[in-house]
Amino acid sequence: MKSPSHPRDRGIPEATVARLPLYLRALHGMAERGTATVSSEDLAVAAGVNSAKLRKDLSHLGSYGTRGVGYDVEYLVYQISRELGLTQDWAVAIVGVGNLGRALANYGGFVSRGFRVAALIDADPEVVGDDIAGLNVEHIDELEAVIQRRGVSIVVLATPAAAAQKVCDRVVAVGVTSILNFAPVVLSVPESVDVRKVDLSIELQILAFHEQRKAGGPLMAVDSQ
Amino acid sequence: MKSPSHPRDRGIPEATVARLPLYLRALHGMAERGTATVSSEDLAVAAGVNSAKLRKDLSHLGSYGTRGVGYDVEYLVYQISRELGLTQDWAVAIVGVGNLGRALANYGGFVSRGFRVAALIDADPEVVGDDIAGLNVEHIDELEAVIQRRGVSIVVLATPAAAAQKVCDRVVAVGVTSILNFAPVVLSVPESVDVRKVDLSIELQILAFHEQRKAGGPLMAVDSQ
DNA sequence: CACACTTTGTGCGTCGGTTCACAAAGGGAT
DNA sequence: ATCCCTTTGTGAACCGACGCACAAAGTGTG
Repeated sequence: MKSPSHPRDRGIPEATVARLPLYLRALHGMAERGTATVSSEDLAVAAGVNSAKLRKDLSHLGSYGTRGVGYDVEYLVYQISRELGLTQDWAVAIVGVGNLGRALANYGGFVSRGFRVAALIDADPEVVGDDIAGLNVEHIDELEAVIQRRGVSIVVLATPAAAAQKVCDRVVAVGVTSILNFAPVVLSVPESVDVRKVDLSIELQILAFHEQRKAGGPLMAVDSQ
Repeated sequence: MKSPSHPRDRGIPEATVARLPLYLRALHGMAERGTATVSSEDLAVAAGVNSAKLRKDLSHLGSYGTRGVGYDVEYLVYQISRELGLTQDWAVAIVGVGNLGRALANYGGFVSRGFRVAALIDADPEVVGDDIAGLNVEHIDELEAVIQRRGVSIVVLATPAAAAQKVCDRVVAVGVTSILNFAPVVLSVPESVDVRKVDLSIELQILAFHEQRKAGGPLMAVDSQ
């Protein structure tokens, strides 16, 4: 029932999208090392996945490999970059310049891909006006103006939990539809808005769960010593 | 291989484990607000999930609800905490005290659950000896000694990418089996070791992908109508 | 040109997770 | 005690993702 004729189907599985950055990173490393061509097997190892999965993932973007040879590193980097939208440059605003916001502002990993930190915004008058990573911290009152003036399309929320929803509502109101949320709250947004959350304490709790099982699970019933 | 007889089956689905911290956070908020009892519907909304999913998740830990009434908040907090292993206290070491490591050391969210930052470790002599968040930064040479002396069981890697694998190997060698990795590399570890990774730039790339589709998709696509 | 070898792209069985929908179970009122 | 209302716990259908295994497609050699 679907249009099977389309060679480059836009319906890329979410799981695949989440892995493309991984492949991209591995490919960049190979390109730097001068590798011209790579097999799915080698790339899969470098990215830490199964080679069949990798081939299936890449097949979603098109037929960019050569049977008997492998993938052209340079070309694949370009194709994945294009698919992820990294050929354009994305203006990112970081709201909340506490410890985490500061760290993010200085984080090189953002810039290295197509991302540019275009604004730092905070509510604390103590911080507003400071220079961090070569950027002037602006006041939260200017939020809407700054976002529009700088063409910000992705907002990183690094505010305290209590402020996150309010800031979120405001950035959504000015038309931002992509948010990376570090605040430990469930944001409520219209369906058209994408929110990804990173919660450091959740990651630790998941580790703790498995660690506990390893320690007490297999044969040791009770650790009541 | 399975033990189907156990009433409290330890085989909790991974997806469920990942959501338990979410429920726990919501429940803590409710407990603070004095709510004694909560329905799956209300809790689901607070945690941002579907209520059927929530009930199924909770059913994996046992039958802790009362039909017609809901769940006792206090009791559920205890049960989930116990299941996640948060009733004990976990000593965490942060290796790599750059911008990110510093932010993590100061992050309140760790301590608020059962986690305690027990050590900060870095290789840079410029940083070693500094006091950060009330902790003395120790030299990487002391890595093994510190981990064992402080009973560290979870290590957070916030080193540069180039150093991550080497540090990882060393902490695994001293018996650490839970690692939270912020370095943008694929760590190779024995199967018995749990690694969770947080990659900020990957999150942004996923957002960019969807943002690009939103921008270019609906309007630019060939549409007959 | 034919044959051997390599590696991609994918059909298909399988599995884990999500959601629906409902029977079972409890509370409260009369 | 009986009836009605609420809410849990779960059977079962559905859906997406994973990975095996192989045909298809390319390279290279004699």
